[in-house]
Amino acid sequence: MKKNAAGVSHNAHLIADARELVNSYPKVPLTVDCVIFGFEENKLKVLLIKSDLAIYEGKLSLLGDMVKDDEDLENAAYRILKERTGMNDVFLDQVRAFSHPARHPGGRVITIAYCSLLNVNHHELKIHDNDLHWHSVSSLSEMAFDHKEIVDVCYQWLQKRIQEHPLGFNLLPEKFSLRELQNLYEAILGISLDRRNFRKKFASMDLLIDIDEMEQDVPHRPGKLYKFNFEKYERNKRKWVGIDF
Amino acid sequence: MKKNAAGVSHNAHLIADARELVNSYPKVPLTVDCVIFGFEENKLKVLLIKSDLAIYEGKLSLLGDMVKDDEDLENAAYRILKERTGMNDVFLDQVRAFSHPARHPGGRVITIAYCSLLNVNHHELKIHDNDLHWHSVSSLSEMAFDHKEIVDVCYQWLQKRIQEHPLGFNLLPEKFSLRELQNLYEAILGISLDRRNFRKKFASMDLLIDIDEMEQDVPHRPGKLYKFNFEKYERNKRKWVGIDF
DNA sequence: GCAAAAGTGTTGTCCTTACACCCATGC
DNA sequence: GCATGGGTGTAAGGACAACACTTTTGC
Repeated sequence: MKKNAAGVSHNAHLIADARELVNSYPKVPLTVDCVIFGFEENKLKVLLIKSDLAIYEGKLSLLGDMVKDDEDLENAAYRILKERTGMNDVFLDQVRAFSHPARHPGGRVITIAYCSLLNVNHHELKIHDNDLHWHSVSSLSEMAFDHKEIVDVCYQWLQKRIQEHPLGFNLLPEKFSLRELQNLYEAILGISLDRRNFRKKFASMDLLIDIDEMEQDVPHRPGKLYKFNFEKYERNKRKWVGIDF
Repeated sequence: MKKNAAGVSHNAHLIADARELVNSYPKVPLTVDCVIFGFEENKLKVLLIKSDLAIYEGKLSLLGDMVKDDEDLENAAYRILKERTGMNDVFLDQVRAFSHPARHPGGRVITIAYCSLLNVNHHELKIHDNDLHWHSVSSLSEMAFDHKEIVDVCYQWLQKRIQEHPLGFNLLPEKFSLRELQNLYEAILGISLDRRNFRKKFASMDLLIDIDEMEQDVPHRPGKLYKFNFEKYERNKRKWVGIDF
């Protein structure tokens, strides 16, 4: 390292060097796409719009937009979600980047997919630009860009995640019955589960709070309602060790 | 969709529109950083260089470089690894993007981390630019940029991955003893495992091929050598279903 | 023969699975 | 009273954890 007397200006010089290096890098347009899963009528849904690109007219698209200068990817994801839906009390997880050079018809654009889960009823859609709507995941066909691939990857991500973390509770109302919970798991995992074993499983985890209320207005015997004990889960997050492949 | 007589030129027009849109996006310099784990002397190592940025003189850095125009992120990762180490027969997995606006002193640069595992002895380092060397993961302190954070995230990624997929075998020689395998798992997971149970576990998975050879030149009773049955693993990849959190 | 690690079984515990009946409610 | 789903227990099997002694080799 070249030492010189003026420490501060030396530092400034180093930063200028770094800046010059960065300026020599190719620059790429960057977008974020939000894959927002919801659960409604016992079906897993995903929040989509009609593509606003004429070339994809009529095709469905994820909620996405460019990343602004000096904007964190995560902030971009939250901003986009807010702009497009009015929602701001959700969490978003980065899934991965999609970078095929031909994925965008307008030239090279790299996108980072963010995934989120939320309760459809809890979050009314206030903005309906571009026909924003919940679309059943199972009946998705062609989409704009590589968005079908992105949804597929995020769906697999979700299937895995929901077995390791109680993300599913974000898809349910605050108060829910065990049947609703089981429906959710069955819908996402695409399997059916034994009711008694399912109940035992969650009972033994001791993460559900019995709030001493019952379902209302159901055409059959009402079930008990529970809340999820997020605090307890956070305290006791399991450190999984096992080898299985 | 506006129809017009000239289908092709209409399409060209749509592409021009898309191109215009993309051109309006801010552009960001993008890099890829490779986190290459290796295993040597019963320790988990990571491949590092000395940072070539003067401002980080003396600090350690990951193998990284800019992403070229029209280059897939994955291709960039493989290219960088090849350029820096001469290696080309490894696999790389995308871990995630790091996008803090101030993560690079030269201005905003987003990086995508790719992770890989390889057998230190199998891959001699032919290129030693910037003091390329294997560095113990456990004794890493400060690094250039946010590279310490990236290594930490990739290490956690590895710990999780190795419990679900037999990635660990990429870190071992083709022929290995059960002791070496166990050492690997213990080193990566940072726990100690019961020898008998460990052997039973792998025996019951039936993914090791007994090649009827013994260790040579060990100062104690030699152990049997095995190969990993990659084909069988690929055929029977487990579809894990379980809820545990 | 001694040091060092290889190799090997059993037992108890816990978790998972499979399975069937009665109960509460709305209509 | 009947249809619908809510709620519950048990037994068998499988996986996992804990644990100690004998064997083989190099020195």
